[in-house]
Amino acid sequence: MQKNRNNNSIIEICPIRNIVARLGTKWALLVIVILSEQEAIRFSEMCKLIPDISSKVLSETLKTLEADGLVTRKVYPTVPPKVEYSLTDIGHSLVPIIQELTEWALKNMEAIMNNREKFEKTGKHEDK
Amino acid sequence: MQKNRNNNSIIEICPIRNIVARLGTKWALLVIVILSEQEAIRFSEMCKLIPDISSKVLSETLKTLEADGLVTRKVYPTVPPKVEYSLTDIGHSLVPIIQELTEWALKNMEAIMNNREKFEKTGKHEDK
DNA sequence: CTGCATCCTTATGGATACTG
DNA sequence: CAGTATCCATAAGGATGCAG
Repeated sequence: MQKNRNNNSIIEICPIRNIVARLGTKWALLVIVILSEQEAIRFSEMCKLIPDISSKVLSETLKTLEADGLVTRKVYPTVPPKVEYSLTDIGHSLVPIIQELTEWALKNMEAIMNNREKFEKTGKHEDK
Repeated sequence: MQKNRNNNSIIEICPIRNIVARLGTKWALLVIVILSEQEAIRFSEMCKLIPDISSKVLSETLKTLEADGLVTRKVYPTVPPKVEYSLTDIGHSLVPIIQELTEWALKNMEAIMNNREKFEKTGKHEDK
């Protein structure tokens, strides 16, 4: 955290940074995309769809998205418990932008990868 | 980094994640936006425009963007040295998407902030 | 089934000082 | 001027176990 520069910092008043900081976490966008593809999905289903994620990290991701109001969490007080997640309207409104970003990524990925390789080869970037 | 799961992981084959991982760093998008607003800009100018960033982090950010081919670095072999940074075509092509993301953020920021506050207060999700 | 409690490793960012 | 070199603090992510 910054110390006592709570108003002048360009980054603090920058809304985009605030948003991207959340969406830039490792799994957030993927979770949103998965949620956008179905009405609702259970926690365990999501775990299966993303094999590499631990339940701890998944629940953290979902909780953050829920806190931001992008995701809804619905609990069915059954035994065993059943919890369904779905996108809110705000969450849905983000999907097209993610799609554009995905298209951009797909379109430019090859060039980017080539560039990275070339860049690293020239020794400009350190490798340890 | 992952260990030896270089093919099965959904996240590894996900191009979007790869991209967002870079753009999601603290200053990357801001740097791109600043670069998009001028033809070229010197390192020291950039430092002044982002008072909170250290030169180390700025140069790291720029180096990563350069490695990806989003930013060009042009060195003038003068004394003292002069280095100018500017966006490449690929870099420019990303700007509209960033703008959309910014608009989305501005539009939904209030709702998001309200939700966060409410969420933190209740400790859990809100009551309807 | 859901997901928190722990503990741990690593990546990111920052402060400061110092060169070509 | 344009960075690097260190050293350090913190946060993100992951592994495992257990509880409601």
